[in-house]
Amino acid sequence: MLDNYLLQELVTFAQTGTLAKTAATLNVTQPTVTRGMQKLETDLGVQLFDRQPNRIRLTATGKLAAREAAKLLQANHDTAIRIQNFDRNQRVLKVAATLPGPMIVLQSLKDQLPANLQLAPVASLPEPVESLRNHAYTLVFTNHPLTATDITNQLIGTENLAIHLNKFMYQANQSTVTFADLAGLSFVVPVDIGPWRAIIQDNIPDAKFFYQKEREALAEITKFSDFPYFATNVSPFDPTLPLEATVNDNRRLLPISDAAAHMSIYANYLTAATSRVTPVITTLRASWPET
Amino acid sequence: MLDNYLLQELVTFAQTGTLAKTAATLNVTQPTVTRGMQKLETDLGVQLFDRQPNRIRLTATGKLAAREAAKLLQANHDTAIRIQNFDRNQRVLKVAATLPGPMIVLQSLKDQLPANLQLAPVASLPEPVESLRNHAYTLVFTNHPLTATDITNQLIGTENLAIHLNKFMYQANQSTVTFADLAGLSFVVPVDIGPWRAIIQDNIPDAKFFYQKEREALAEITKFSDFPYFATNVSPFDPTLPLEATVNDNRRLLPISDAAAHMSIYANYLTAATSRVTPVITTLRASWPET
DNA sequence: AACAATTACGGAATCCGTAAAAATT
DNA sequence: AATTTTTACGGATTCCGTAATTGTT
Repeated sequence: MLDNYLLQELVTFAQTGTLAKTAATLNVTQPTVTRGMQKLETDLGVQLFDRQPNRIRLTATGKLAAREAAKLLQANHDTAIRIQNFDRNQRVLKVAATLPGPMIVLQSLKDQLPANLQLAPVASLPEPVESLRNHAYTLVFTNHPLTATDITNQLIGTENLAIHLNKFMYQANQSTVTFADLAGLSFVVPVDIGPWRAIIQDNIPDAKFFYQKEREALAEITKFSDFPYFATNVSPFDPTLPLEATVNDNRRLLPISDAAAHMSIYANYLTAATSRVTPVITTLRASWPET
Repeated sequence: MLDNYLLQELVTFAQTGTLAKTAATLNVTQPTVTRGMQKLETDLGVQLFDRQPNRIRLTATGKLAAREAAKLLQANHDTAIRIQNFDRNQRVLKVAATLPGPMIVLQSLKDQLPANLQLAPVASLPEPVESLRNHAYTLVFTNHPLTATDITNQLIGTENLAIHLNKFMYQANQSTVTFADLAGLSFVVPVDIGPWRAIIQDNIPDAKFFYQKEREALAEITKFSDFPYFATNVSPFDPTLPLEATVNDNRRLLPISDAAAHMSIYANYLTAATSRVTPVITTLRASWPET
């Protein structure tokens, strides 16, 4: 077995180039590193270094060993994190999504859901499959089902894009609009909207988008300007109110009719976690606003 | 970092179920295992065991941890082997194949090839891609190119199947035969012929095959019987002799005309090893018998 | 002279085995 | 009574740091 602390020294040596710098980086003394690399060579039964009185370099085998060692250390670290995540998720059920819609609905249903539910604040999850396998999250919502043999998907419902337009704009004079109708306009948009970002950028010709990180600042901007802004059937969402009640300014809310403005929302989870996520999915589907 | 010897104890415990058997399996004493598992728990900051005075069991987290630990240990071991293989293959160039043909040709060219060349005796290599990545072999011959981004393929030539038939059989009365002509016959065949085995089994109707492990015993059987037996343009192969010179019995050698009786032979190697394998491939192609 | 690697020696930390205790089947 | 786990204590191994040596730039 290759000891981890020796692998760590080898990886650091490959980065720094000298035993002295390796020792300084790892907060040990040079003799420790000298002995360590000698031991690693005897453990492997392989020459990892070309030695000259004042210089030491990796052989071809040594360079390979350093790359492989880095992988092993990474795997070891990832495993520790994975075990700790799994243990935590035995007690709390962490939920994330690649787009904000499902999280907003869940937030509004908080009191109907298990108390150990934890909603991730981030909307755009970079590696949804890995975050399930690492047990970083137990339940992940996406707009496309995650395809893997160890993952189960369930369709939750659809999210439909709409636009708040100043009621005196000529485009507002209809019951629905298309992306083409919005050509050339400028919009204020939250940054973390996941795949919606690409959709509006790719489908609205010659548009300008002002991305705003703070949701409150965005509300301010829309309140004191005439910029159009987007909404969906779930955002903002309060199941006790009709959708129009959220329109409190001099804008009209118009659904967007293009096919690209409608998204299917899927729940994804490790098949092994089925029994734990089912109640959450059931209540979410029961309250999903199909408008 | 998770120490390997603790992971080993955890894996063994998951297999044996008690600390006592774990200790016996690993040739240590029980207190060692007790302390080890306690240390692993504190290192991870996670409860791996449910403890009762006389019984100790894995928690759900513990079971996961044991599975993950087994993977880490396997990866560690594989890495050590890989490094040792790489180091060895800096000096010798090991060659293997999934079928015997190319190895036979290489054997006959031995004196024209680098002295550090080592030919594997086995004809059917179970995991050719992995054996390249593990540096178990530097050069692998197959009848289909191995497709991977880190692997390069080169077409060497074709291997064509033929059959030695008793000259008084009615099928021998033609210049070539088809698989259908051989229907119902019985054949003596070496066991390690790789993909040829499936080809003759799938293409010759109602045939019987007697598989023989020892090549010498097979030669004896064919010598003192009238069983038909297979050959190819490379097997047996001596570049200084015409193919007919190998026919020393009362049989005729007939090529098989079916498309399935012709195989393309490919050389596969890690792209990083190109310069090392090129001379071997060059000489092999130069002497490949295109009959 | 300064730097890099190695060796020698003593101390510190860790790990292990023996012995004993506690509790269950 | 036999097993299993845990704790306590002492020994042994391993690992590390300081100091000194060698050789190069």
